[in-house]
Amino acid sequence: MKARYNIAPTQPIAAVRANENSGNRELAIFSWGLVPFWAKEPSIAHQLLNARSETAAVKPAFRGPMRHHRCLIPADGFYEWKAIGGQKQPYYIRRPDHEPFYFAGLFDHWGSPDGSEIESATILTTAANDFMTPIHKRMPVIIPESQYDRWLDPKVQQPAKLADLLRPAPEDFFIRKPVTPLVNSVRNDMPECIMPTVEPPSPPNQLGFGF
DNA sequence: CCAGACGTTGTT
DNA sequence: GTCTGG
DNA sequence: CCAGACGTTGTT
DNA sequence: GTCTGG
Repeated sequence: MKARYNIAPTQPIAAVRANENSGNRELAIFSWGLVPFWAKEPSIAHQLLNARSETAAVKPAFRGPMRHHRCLIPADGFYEWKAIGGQKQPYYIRRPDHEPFYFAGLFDHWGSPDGSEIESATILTTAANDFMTPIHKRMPVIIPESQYDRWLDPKVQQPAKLADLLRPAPEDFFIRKPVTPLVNSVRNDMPECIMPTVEPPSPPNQLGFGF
């Protein structure tokens, strides 16, 4: 299996879920961007790349999956773009020790009238912690190892029993590195995408030009 | 009742 | 500006 | 998320 | 399928 450096929405992602019969953990491949079972068109996936953890339990697209279709999506890093003026600077965010971690995810199963099927997933987000705030106002929810079982447990269905997991990661969980804008194009899926570049200049802090 | 949406991020 | 595709 | 398209008629 | 808006 080839390593990926730039996974785009609608592309395949690996995940762990509880088998619906045995309850045992199993590997699944989902396309990124949720296609709810009731969707008329799979193109809705583009609007459902992320789910706000604060409201997922009551949103039509996420309510069912939040109760019955939770998963863990492994990664060893992700990108966020920092807006600097009109520009966007991409950052690669990973653990200091390069170890992988798991996003909190939701999945669903969609069947079209013509018989084709899509298994898809979305990533829950929460407020940025102090570490992430300079880059972005939101961040993905990370599930710690001690909580994998609870997050995947199909018997746990009440939102209140999961709310304590939907928190920003600890401040020292991640480090970040500015990276090349190569990552801006989904055509560029290569190791260079995660190679650190020089820190970009700080945005000007002088105000009052009166535009 | 039926029709239409069902979402997030970021920017102004 | 907004939508679609990857 | 960003990049790239954004359209029709007619022909293969 | 379920909720919201009219």
